[in-house]
Amino acid sequence: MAPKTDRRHAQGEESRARILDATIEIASERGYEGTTISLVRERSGLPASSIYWHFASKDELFTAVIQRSFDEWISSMQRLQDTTHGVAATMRGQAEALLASPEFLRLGLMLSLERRPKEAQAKALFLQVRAETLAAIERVYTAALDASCRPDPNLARRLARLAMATADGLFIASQVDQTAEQFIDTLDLHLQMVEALLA
Amino acid sequence: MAPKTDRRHAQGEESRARILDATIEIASERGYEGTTISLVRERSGLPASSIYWHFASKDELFTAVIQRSFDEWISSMQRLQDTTHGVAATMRGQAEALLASPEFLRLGLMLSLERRPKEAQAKALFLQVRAETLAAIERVYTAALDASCRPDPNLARRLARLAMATADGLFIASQVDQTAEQFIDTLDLHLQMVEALLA
DNA sequence: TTGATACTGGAACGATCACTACAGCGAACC
DNA sequence: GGTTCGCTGTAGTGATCGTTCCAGTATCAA
Repeated sequence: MAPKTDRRHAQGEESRARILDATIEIASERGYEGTTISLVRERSGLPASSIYWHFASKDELFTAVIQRSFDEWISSMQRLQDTTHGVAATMRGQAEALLASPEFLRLGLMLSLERRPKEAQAKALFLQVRAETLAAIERVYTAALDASCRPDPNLARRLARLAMATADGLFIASQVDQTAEQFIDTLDLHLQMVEALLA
Repeated sequence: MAPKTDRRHAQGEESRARILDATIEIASERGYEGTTISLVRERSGLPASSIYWHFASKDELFTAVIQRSFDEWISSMQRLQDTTHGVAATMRGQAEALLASPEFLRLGLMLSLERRPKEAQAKALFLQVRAETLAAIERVYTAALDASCRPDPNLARRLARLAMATADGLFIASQVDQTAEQFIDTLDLHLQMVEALLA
């Protein structure tokens, strides 16, 4: 770690952050190909040479963007898991966090839908955070099913898949309609149905 | 309508179809910006001038692609609605149709997630087919709720939103994992929960 | 046969793409 | 005070983008 008293390093870190901020904003609006270095240069206010000083290529820039969001997401998920609320409250909390800064999931879903041979790193990184999220949801349901009866050994996994798919779909709808309200309302309907199933 | 005996027109129609086929294939893999005229030229085997003879611009080409898939989707939806099966069977049939030719939803969801000011026509067309689909699902649920009790006047709409979001999310998961199996299996879990709610 | 119509082929157009070479600058170290 | 280091600013590179131009070819009506 560079010393924080060094103004050169501090300046560099701030520039790096500004480039990443600009990139994820543009990328969540326009996708991989639609994100040009020229646009990043405009929005970050830094010249192309600075972008290429911090990141070797456009691919590496995208990977760094996903990596940063990845770290933030993981820590926010751990924060929510530490405080043991109910299943529904946890899900609702995650949903609100998603809507508060939607750029990550937005970009991630776009990368997921694309099938281009390139940008394998960034996409793989996003798919990893998805896999970990799915496992975490499954653990929550496994614990909840232990408390009640447990008829189907695969039920927790199936419920986790359903929950993630529902969240993804509702997220897309919320981004299209620009309303967070229906996301929460419809998610509640899903959670209500899950509770009915568990009982 | 041009006479079908005219070989010139027949040739033109076939070229047009080949261009549209190539475009939706590439677009569902790479998105709007990732779809280049050069790629369409390669995959369709027709020169750029032919593409521009049939379509005035790239935007118009995309609009035509969505329009054609739109028409196919609408007719397939009407076909499924004419034969009055149960709700679950209808949903399952739609899901299988979706997986059989996933390019349309794939491209549509990508356009939905993008927020670029351009390509407004193509995106608007896709959002229209989504709105009509949502309305159709709502009608199905309204009819089903009439048969049983009806506690909440908005329940049919909420159920329709949940169903479409679930289908979207499961579709994305199926495209990522390359498995149609889990799509159907998890959709069944959703349908089972809906049936439990209605009873 | 003639002339119009419906395309196709190839060679460009200017603009923009990702990316780079390199000089210049202020701060930090000796 | 001179040198090094971290980063910025300018001005490009060749490649590829969407698009156009126009001559050429095949098929039609007359």
